[in-house]
Amino acid sequence: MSRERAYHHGDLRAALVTASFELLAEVGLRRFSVAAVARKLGVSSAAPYRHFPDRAHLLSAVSGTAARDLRSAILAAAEEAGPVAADRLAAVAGAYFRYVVSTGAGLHVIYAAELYTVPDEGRREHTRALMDTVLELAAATDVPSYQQGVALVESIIAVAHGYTSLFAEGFFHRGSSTVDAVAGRAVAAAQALIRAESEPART
Amino acid sequence: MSRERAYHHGDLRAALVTASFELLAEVGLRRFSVAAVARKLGVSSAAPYRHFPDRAHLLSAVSGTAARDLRSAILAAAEEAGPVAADRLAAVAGAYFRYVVSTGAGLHVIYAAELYTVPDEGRREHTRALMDTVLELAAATDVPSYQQGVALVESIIAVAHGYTSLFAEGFFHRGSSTVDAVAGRAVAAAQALIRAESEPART
DNA sequence: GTCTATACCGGGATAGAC
DNA sequence: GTCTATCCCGGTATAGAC
Repeated sequence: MSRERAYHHGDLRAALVTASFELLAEVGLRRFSVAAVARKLGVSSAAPYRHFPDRAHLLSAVSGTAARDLRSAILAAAEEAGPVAADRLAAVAGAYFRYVVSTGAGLHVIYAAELYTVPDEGRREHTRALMDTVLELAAATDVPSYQQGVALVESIIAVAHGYTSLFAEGFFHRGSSTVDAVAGRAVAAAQALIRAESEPART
Repeated sequence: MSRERAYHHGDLRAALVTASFELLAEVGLRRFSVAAVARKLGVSSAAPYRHFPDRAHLLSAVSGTAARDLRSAILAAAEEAGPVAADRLAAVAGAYFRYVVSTGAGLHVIYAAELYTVPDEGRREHTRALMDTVLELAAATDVPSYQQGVALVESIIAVAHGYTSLFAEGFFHRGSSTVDAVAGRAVAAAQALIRAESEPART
């Protein structure tokens, strides 16, 4: 960095959240640190603590923002998928995959265990809204009961998260798969799960 | 610790690998450290470095052992599942889930990015054998081509890994799901993926 | 082969100046 | 509101004694 150290003039709190997303996308949650976020913005390592009491509260703000933005991305993908409920629900897997690949902020961040004790109502509302949205997309299919809708959503989230994790871990890089290609396979897997739910299992 | 500090009499190398599994199961890869493994065994923090040049080589040994044991668990589960190829393949998801829940050593450990540069032939043979075994289980189903077999295996691994990650992250604890229950749902999801592969998609 | 002790690094968090 | 400076902690890894 050749930039001179100077006061950050502007909304440092928002800038910290934005920079946190960039850092997560670059190095992942494992190597995320408040100090690195501060370095990224060219502010001192103490500055973030004026806006967040500790690391967990910064991550909580990131989690809430991620839940909100991910919900938007899912709604947009559902619209794009057309009128068929199964297609709209399957689109969740693709939207999730793309969002997490580009931001690094997946469910392991949004629902990180270290956040359970952080009483951030904003975050909790956004995460609730996110889950409600996905459950509504599932309810719009011909799934017979609420319980089965929950189980279906669970499996779709699992497969989307699985593809995302494997991709982040470098599992697909040897096969040189593109983001688009893997996103497509995640959607196809979700379609398969939805289809199986609506058809009798052969014994 | 009331235990006296004393020499570790025995195979410390093997003990380090075993203790590493215990630590992974307790705190996960995120908080895994060589120092903690040494503490667990009551040896000095320097002792591990007599047997492994660095942290990555210790993890590489863990990775190889995990790949070998996981392959055994998968073969056993396939046997238990009976003669139907689809059931045998679906059993992979359950075996994977149970193995990772009890050991903490899943694909994120076995194929950890930090191991790519560690030239450990033992590990590489075990990981190859693991993948080969799963691909063979897929080939035994009526999957039409090798490529589709790879894609099917990929989706099964993704869903199994997804359930495992979500479980480890505490996603299911609010619903107080047991390990057995979630393992069953992972197998059911794998069955759905296999079934979809062998049936024409409705457009 | 394991010990003690230590150098080094980096992150979390706080104190006090401006 | 941000700075500099500092403390504490814990992990990685090495040196040298036993």
